[in-house]
Amino acid sequence: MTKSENMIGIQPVKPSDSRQDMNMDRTLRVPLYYQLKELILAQIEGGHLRYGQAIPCERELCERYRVSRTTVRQAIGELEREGYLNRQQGKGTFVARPRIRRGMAQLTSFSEEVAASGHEPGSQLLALRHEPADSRVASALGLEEGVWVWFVERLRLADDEPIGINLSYLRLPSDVFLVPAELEAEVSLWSLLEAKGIRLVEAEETILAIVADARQAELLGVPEQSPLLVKEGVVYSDERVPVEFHRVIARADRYSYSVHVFR
Amino acid sequence: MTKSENMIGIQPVKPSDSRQDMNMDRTLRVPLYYQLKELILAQIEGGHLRYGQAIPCERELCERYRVSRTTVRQAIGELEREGYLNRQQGKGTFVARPRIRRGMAQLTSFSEEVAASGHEPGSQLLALRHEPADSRVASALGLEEGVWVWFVERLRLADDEPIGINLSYLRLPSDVFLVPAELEAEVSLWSLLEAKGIRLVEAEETILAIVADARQAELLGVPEQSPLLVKEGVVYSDERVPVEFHRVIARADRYSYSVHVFR
DNA sequence: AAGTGGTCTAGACCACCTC
DNA sequence: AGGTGGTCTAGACCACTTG
Repeated sequence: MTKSENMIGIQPVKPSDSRQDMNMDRTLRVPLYYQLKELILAQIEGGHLRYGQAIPCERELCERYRVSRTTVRQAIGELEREGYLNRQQGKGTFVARPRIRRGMAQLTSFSEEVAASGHEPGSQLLALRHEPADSRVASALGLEEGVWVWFVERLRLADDEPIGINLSYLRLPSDVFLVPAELEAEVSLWSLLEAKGIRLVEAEETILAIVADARQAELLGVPEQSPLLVKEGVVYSDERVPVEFHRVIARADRYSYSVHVFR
Repeated sequence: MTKSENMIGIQPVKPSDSRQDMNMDRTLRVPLYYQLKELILAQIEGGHLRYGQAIPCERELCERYRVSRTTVRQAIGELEREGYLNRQQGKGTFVARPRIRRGMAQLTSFSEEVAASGHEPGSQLLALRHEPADSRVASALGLEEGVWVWFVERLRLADDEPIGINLSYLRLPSDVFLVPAELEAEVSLWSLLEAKGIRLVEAEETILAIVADARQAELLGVPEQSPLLVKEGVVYSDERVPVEFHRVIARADRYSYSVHVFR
């Protein structure tokens, strides 16, 4: 029993009948559990394993790939946490129904969002100052009032049409400077910061709605009293230190905000 | 050997000096890795282990609690994934800076949100119908047009003041019925569904802004043309089947939407 | 070189599900 | 009773960081 391919695994180029092993490169610096994980993932993404279908049991995977059960369980465990598989004690491991959107609510920059929705992101620098934080900014960033922060105001464009006003207050290390030329060359403030070694990884955001005042209406090219969508947020570095407080004021007719949430 | 407390753990009541073991109850049905996890967590939450501080290395934890390294690694691994610890190869394992808000963007019901912000949630049933889905609803729920769905329209209250209009389209099993009395008794539609065995666990939500039309203005008690915040979403069951399409139209002066996002 | 986390093995027994 | 995933052990060697 236990015959040829067909299993979880890739089709043999030369139809060799032996089962087991294969595909595992033990000389490479890639961990075995990771190779196995990629292998199973390829089966799922490639449609060879479909939703609801059981994958081979752990002990069988051990035999096939000549690895220990710990290794198999590490691969399967990660795939389960990533939402690809579903383990049920006593029954087996099954391919999960695909998630609506892989990953969680993603932290994305305005430029990334615009690009992702198929438009050309643009930016026009309105102001760049180094100034003492007022109380509102200080409290958002967890600073003393009066600590110097960078203030960047930009008009955000999609396909050269204004869609949002972006205000950013940044608390940067004292050896990091922002100059207009950089901000005009690089559309994304975040990639600029990344290049300076500041990685933004987490944010607390609030969305609200307001009506346009005179200046906002003019900048965005909409009538006064038009509805505007406002996204305010505090963005944290990989050290979980608050780095940026921003406020994006966007045309409600051109902008909405989507998130994927879990129970 | 193997004496009492003091370890990573709690203060000794009677000062006995030996470290190691203890606290692990091997007779109980609680897994050892889980006991260890809770134990370390208690140290962190209790402030005995502070941010940035190293916890004992894995091999030391093995000795102290008389468990294998696999067990220690499972405990530490889960704590790392949950954001409490930070492992660095070659250096050690450190207590992570606390997350801004534990967990991800949480799926919460309107009632839960209102209650969490310190107000008394209320609800007034405006409509309850069983009707064929129109094209918009059908496509949101992934159904054929004309499939029968439940329609629930409610005015949402906070401290008896109207703050939102809630429209829900639900695709329920054919043996599940909604009756006005239930909806009037139970403020939360979701807890009603939960009681009927339908668990909502995941959602794709979009936030936009509009201005109030005549009916909306009257229901919400605001002037026409006031800005309103709209949250639209498709909610999925634990089987990842779309169950509800909803639309919450809320007063922008009383309602905002917060999410915690990750890179 | 010593210490840390990362990967891996070859077993073992338990808890749960199905027949 | 037999199969599945869940937990656990006592080792081993590797990769990375630090003195």
